[in-house]
Amino acid sequence: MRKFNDSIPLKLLKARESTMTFFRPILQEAGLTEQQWRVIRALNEYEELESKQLAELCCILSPSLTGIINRLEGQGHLKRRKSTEDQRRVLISLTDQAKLLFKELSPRLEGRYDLLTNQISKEKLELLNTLLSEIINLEP
Amino acid sequence: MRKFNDSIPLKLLKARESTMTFFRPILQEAGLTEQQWRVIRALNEYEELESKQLAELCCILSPSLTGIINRLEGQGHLKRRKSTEDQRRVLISLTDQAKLLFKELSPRLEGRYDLLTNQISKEKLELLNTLLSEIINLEP
DNA sequence: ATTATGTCATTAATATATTAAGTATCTGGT
DNA sequence: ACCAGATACTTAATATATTAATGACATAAT
Repeated sequence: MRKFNDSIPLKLLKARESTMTFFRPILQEAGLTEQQWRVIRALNEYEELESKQLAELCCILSPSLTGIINRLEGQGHLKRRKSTEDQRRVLISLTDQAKLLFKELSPRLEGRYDLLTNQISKEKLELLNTLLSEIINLEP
Repeated sequence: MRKFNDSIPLKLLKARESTMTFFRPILQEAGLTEQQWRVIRALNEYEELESKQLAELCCILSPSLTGIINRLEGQGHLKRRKSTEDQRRVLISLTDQAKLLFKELSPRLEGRYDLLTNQISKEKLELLNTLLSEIINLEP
């Protein structure tokens, strides 16, 4: 029978953990969790997003995101406003403070990403990227 | 600059989430969390393990594992005993009840695994497996 | 034997994950 | 205008993740 360590979900978990060791120290030094950084990173690219879109992009479920947004808002990193057309929707964007933080951290993290890329080779990483995209599109 | 969605750690997370949709319903029906199943699955293969070994195999940090073990023990799925040589170590093994549960769930989960394998193809999955192994061995 | 140091498991504190339930708002059909 | 159903977000309850600190035991060197 298939062995414990041959499980793809487990290997995806371990691989992710392995890659995060490249970035975790920088985020930790900045006082940010992985999830908080994903949110900041997404908002930096999309300017303003609804909570639901943010959840989808960051792969964070809505209930978790509510807390993350609360804490980031409390730290002055982002601001909420209600959509004028649809009062149910919450629109979220970065403060200037968070944009500045992003500019500071981003190059250092990109440096680590380059290190990661070089250690496994650009070709293999692109191949991995392609395979992961296919996995992501699967449905039972 | 590299886009948000091109992040390998994020794609590994999304890919794992995608694969878990194949198995989650079965585990949920059985009243087990993903982590609890990882622990049961590892113990089924290795008979008896120290807490530390279990943590390493299942990719679960010790403090989390303590709680998981407590709950599984409370449900009668596993038993603890202290090592006689080294009183610090805790040895953990499955109860007969858990072994039975494993026998019931295992074939159904393997069926889902086959479905997953066929959807992406055996070749691609093996290639992915190889790439993930390389990632797992990386260190900054 | 004693001390210093290290290791293993657990506890503590906070953040996030997960499922279910709740609230407010919107939308379509009547 | 009204109402049933859908949607967006939040709250609640429990489980797990993460880092730091603790307590019990082990080991090596003095």
